[in-house]
Amino acid sequence: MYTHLMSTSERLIESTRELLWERGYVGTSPKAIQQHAGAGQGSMYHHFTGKPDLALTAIRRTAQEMQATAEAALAGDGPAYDRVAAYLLRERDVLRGCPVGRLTMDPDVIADEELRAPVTETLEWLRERLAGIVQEGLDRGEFSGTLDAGEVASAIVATVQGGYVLARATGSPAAFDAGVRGLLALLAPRA
Amino acid sequence: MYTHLMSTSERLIESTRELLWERGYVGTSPKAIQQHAGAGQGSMYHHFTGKPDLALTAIRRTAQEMQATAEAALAGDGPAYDRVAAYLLRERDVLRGCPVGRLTMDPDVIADEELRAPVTETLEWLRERLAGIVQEGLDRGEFSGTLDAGEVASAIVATVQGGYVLARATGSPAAFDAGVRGLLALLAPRA
DNA sequence: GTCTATATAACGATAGAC
DNA sequence: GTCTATCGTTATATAGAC
Repeated sequence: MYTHLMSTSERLIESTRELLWERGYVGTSPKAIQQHAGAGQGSMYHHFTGKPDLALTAIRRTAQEMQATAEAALAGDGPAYDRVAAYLLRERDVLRGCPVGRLTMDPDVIADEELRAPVTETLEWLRERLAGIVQEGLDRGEFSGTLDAGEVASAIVATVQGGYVLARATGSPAAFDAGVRGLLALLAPRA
Repeated sequence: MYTHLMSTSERLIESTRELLWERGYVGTSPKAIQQHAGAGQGSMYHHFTGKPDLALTAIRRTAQEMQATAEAALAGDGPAYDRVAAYLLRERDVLRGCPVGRLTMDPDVIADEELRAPVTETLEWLRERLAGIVQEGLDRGEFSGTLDAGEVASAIVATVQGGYVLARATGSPAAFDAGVRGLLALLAPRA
């Protein structure tokens, strides 16, 4: 699946990231990872102590990447609504779901404190980042009504995570888009 | 796990429902189901052709139950906001997640048209049910601004589904509640 | 670092006795 | 209807040669 421009270790990590995204932790076997990476058993157990170790490395990298992607959309100094909209409307591989959020449905990930930590931290970071932006908007009087920045931020993150669920349920990204448009309409300053 | 007030077949179905909720389709083995139900291999394969057959029965029942639970909260003829709020604020086993929504992250469920159908239908039914209620509210002038009922309904369902993700990520129902309150605040008619 | 061989258990199912 | 036996495959490694 990967060219040999990547080291074996690197190919194992990237393969694990893809398989975790597609099939989750429980559904991803060491054998599948090795085949995807074009590596033998020996290689995998040389570079990593086992499946949990490799998964942890993969999950941490995916969490970092998600944070960076979100930050890229959220950065800037425009109106809060615009920054939130930029985040919500950014291009996504909707039908694949969120590579971090999907791990919350994986019992073995949730049960393992180490595997779960990057998931918790990433979603918490996102929620707080959005809360800060919404609070800025509130301070500037950009929104109507009395809103709690943390609660609105939670609703934003939840809409995205739930949008993936709806999209995968219907087999179409349209459901994700509809949810996002609904939330943005509610968030928009109204007459 | 179950008393013998239930038939073996019934115990197998209920056990499957619980395990699917907790561990998903990929993470639920026939053996685990049999042990949970206090039934032997023979019994399971006598009553069902295999894991997919049993899972289909379990998923259909769970989908029906979810629909009934949602309908109970949505029924009535009060203001649309109140009915939506009743649905959003109803008691939930938040940390367990949604027994239907979680199946969208199960690759084997999504890949199988039969297993996936109840999931699709339930979430679509819910979205449409909510859209009808929101539309009623719009028709009666209960909401401010120009809103699309279907989009708002999508945002509502997404907030719930995503709320479960946030709750499981943080290990606390608080994140779910925050998202719900955020959405309700946005939905509330404002000055 | 990578390979092959080997090991224990679980997975998902079938066969046939009772 | 339920039980035990058996089956071929996969999961998750470990051992040791190269």
